[in-house]
Amino acid sequence: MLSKKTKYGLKALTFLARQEGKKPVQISEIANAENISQKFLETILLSLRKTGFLGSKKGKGGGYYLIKDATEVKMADVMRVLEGPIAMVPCVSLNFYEKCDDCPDEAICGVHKLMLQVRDSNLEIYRNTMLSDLIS
Amino acid sequence: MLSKKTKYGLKALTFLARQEGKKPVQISEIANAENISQKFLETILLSLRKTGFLGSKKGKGGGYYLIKDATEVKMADVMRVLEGPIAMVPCVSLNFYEKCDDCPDEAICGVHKLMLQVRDSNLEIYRNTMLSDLIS
DNA sequence: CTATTACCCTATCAAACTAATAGAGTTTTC
DNA sequence: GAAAACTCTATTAGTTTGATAGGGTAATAG
Repeated sequence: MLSKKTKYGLKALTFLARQEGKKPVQISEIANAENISQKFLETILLSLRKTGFLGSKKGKGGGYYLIKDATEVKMADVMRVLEGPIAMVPCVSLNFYEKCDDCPDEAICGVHKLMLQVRDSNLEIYRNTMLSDLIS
Repeated sequence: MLSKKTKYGLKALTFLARQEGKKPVQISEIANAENISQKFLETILLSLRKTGFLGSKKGKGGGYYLIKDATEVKMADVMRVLEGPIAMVPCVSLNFYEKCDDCPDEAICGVHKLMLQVRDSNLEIYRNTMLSDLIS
């Protein structure tokens, strides 16, 4: 299940990607437009800023804006920040690999085998989809 | 993240699929072999029996066994029982569709667009992978 | 320069879910 | 008829999620 955090984060990013210029957009404007709790959105945008996707400007006329062009924002990177590892199981994760403590041999494990396929296909989607692809 | 329930359920199914005949296997044997809490496994096997994947035999020499041949057990069906909907978001679910209460128009929603792709590719995997494919 | 705007941070909290455990009950077979 | 093994209900600790509250800090316009 996709977390609300990820859902809201993606919605905010697409909202910003749809903006004309690079003018900062206020949190409240995004929250209203996308029906998101403003306070919750704050923490999400903050994490997107800290991870280099967004910039922010304080004071009157401030807000958040995309740092890179939407065509250069890979969904794989966004998903890792918002949702965490793309793999459904740590033993098939590229960036967060961890051995299962119960499983004696990954080569034999059926779960491993299946989840490896799932990871590969999802990764391909997330790597080939840019933020710009999400706006109609 | 894959739940332990699903993980254990898949492991139990592959364990049963590896058996020679159709002889019932005791819960305790599966639990020991796969390092699973026996009581927890009980509830999982029970749900797999109720959904038609497993049969059980009581009394001495009893246990669980696969009802169908492993080549006929589609992972899509197994996953739906163990993990729930395959879609990461209800608005792209085939069997559990639900409209997002916040989203005014799915055709415009970027999340919808992305998750549709993910669902399609995952569904293809789960539909084309049989239980027999998971045993090496 | 100062008031306003808007970001930034910490803490808290209820609800839901997960994983595991306990214990008793029931059916079947030898 | 007793043992073996499945079946069921209830409980619980722990974690995560989503949301809220409230104040603090920085920057900008006028």
